[in-house]
Amino acid sequence: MFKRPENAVNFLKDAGIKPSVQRLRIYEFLSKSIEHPTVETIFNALSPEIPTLSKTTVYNTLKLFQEHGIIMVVNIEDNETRYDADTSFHGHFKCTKCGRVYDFPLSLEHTNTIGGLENYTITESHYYLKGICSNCK
Amino acid sequence: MFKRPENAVNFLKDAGIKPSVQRLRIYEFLSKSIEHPTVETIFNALSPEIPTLSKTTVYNTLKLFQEHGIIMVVNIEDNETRYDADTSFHGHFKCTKCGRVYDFPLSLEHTNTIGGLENYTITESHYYLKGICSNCK
DNA sequence: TTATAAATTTGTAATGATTGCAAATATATA
DNA sequence: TATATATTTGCAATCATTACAAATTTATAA
Ligand SMILES: [Mn+2]
Ligand SMILES: [Mn+2]
Ligand SMILES: [Zn+2]
Ligand SMILES: [Zn+2]
Repeated sequence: MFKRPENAVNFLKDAGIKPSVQRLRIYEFLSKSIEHPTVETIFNALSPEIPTLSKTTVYNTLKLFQEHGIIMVVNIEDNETRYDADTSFHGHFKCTKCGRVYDFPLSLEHTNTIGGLENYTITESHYYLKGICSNCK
Repeated sequence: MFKRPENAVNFLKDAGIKPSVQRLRIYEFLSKSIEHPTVETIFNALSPEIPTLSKTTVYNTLKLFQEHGIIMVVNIEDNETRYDADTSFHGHFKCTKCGRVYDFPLSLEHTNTIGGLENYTITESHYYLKGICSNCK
């Protein structure tokens, strides 16, 4: 279960990121969200409070966050890139009816029981399912 | 381990797809390939033998194959959609150095041991890793 | 404080993959 | 053979993402 940093300013500083207003709001929004938002969603959500916000800034900031390892990309559909402040190992379920993306827990054993990858260095591990969520049936 | 259909013409027919020259060549190329090619790769590979081939046809054909369930999409990077004639449950490893995508076996237990998804209907299951392959170190 | 340099944000143009669409071609049916 | 149907093709349109240079903000030095 993801524990959102209580102090986002310090969290960004500790990650080596200067906490500008834009960066702070984007990180806060993402860490509070459970919906794995897209750039579009983030931009639309923050535009009212930061009227000068540029979509380019959202792109730049998310890339910066990635490079510093404090967020991860969730690639399920090829046409929608989603973002997640929870970088711990967990799975995603995308409902093909309502489009929502849910989290679910995964044990690390999953990765360990894999054969055929001797001499391969694993740096990332992604697991996702598709189907119909309980709300949609 | 994926077993390529010995007779692609009959395989397409059995799937309810009329085996035109373009469809046949595209399916054959994909089923022979181990590299999980992109549209671009498929188009470039087949252009010499089918000089009139259109990239739109490659897109249309791959979508048709998907709809008939004989191929699957492999989404690892958000900017490169890859295709796979092996629709059985297996994992993918993408080397971030050479860009190659490898297959590896996965037992179905993986999916079964997942908690937190009661009342969810699962229709697709995807698992992929990133890292450095043995060739690249 | 004021001037200057560095970092960040912004708007717009460019890129590139994918899709829409209507014309051209090929195949099936009468 | 003539006609209808299916398939392919080329090109324009779309849409997410990136490149880039100007504008703005923040940090540093005089
Ligand atoms: Mn998540
Ligand atoms: Mn594969
Ligand atoms: Zn749903
Ligand atoms: Zn490699």
